[in-house]
Amino acid sequence: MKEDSLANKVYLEVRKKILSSQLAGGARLVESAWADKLAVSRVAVREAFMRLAGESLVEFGEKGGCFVKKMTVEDVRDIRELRELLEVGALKILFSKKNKELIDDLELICNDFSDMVSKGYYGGACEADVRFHERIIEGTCNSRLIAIYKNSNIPLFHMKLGAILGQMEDYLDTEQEHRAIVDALKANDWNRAYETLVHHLDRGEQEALELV
Amino acid sequence: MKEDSLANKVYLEVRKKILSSQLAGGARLVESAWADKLAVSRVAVREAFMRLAGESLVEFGEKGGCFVKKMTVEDVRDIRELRELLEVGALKILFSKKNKELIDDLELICNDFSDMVSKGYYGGACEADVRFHERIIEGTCNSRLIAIYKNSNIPLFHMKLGAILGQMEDYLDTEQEHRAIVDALKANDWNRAYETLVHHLDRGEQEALELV
DNA sequence: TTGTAGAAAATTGTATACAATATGAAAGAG
DNA sequence: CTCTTTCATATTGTATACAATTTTCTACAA
Repeated sequence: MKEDSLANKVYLEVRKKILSSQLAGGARLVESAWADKLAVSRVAVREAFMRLAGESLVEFGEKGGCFVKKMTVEDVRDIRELRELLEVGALKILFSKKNKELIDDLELICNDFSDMVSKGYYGGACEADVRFHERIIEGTCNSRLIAIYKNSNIPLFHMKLGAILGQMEDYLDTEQEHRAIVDALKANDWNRAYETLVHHLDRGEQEALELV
Repeated sequence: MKEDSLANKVYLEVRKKILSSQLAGGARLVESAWADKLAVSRVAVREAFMRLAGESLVEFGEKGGCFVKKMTVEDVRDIRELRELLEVGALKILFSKKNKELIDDLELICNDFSDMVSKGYYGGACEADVRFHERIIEGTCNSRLIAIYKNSNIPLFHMKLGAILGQMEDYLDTEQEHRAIVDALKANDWNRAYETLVHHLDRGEQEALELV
């Protein structure tokens, strides 16, 4: 499938809409509607749906039909647990192979975050938050781990959250916790990094649960 | 997509062949060839390929064409690292919520393993080995974690390995290590469980590297 | 009102056709 | 002999057509 194939175009378009929650969980995706909307044939749409099914972003009903996957309360729990598992594991790997460049990056991201919060750019701050966590995962240089993290609907679940929450206090907590993690990494203090990260993620779950 | 759709049939068939390494990494998958072979139209085959692409079992070339994903030396490293991360994380979760039924299951699997090794059923023993690790993951009751583990090509990579290796000593090591993990779980001895699991997985990587 | 049967519309699953592109083999130039 | 060029073949990307199935609507009876 070439990068500019129509199936790919549909795939990217629908995917974006799902990940940004413009398409709610449970929503039915009708082939012909999307085919008309994007001016392509239904086969391209079907192919896109199949690929999304492979990524577990949609699922097919027993009697046919394609539906956006629902996010249940259990999903929130499972995602948080998985996220903790992946991020703690990644952090552990970072401790075993220290990397100055990585630490510099993380500090830069922390600064960006602070800057944007202080100027009231909460959307941008939220992006920096996502990037902080992604950078930790990327620091492992483990392409499979990175792929899994990115495919776990974690980042965007995160975004969705950030788009809604605007309370100042949460941003301050986030800022402090991020910096504490970086400091602990620099000081080679595994326990503090670990405790902070777990607490940070738990807080995220609390906030997420209020939305479901 | 209905369970008995042709696209699903093709998907299952090709998937099985990839996972059991009957289709080597890098092999080109020609649509018309599979369409003829399974007596379906090319669209069904394309849909199956798209879904497999979503699962990262195949990939599309820049100039078109569908290829089975390759397993490089780095992949082996990454998989081992990811596996350690997932299994260690799962084990940690098991320590936090003890479950008698799970422990019984693990012991049963250990017994099955021993039985089969002693009778020379090395293939069966290998299956028990896989099941042991899967059971640990399943013990977390985290459906997303379970899905990721099963989709990481880990189990079958494992199988491929087991199909080739037949040395008695490896099976004895495996047996001892599995039992040590269960014992440590029963005794609530996290450190021993952790150390044993990591060592167990490292050994697996050593063996795997000899094959690439 | 409620429920049900049946018709009509919508939707999906599948095959085929065809144009566009990629691949590979043969022919010719250096 | 090796490297291009050219052309035939193979393969993919896309659209359309149509049968099968599901869903929705309507009319009618209990």
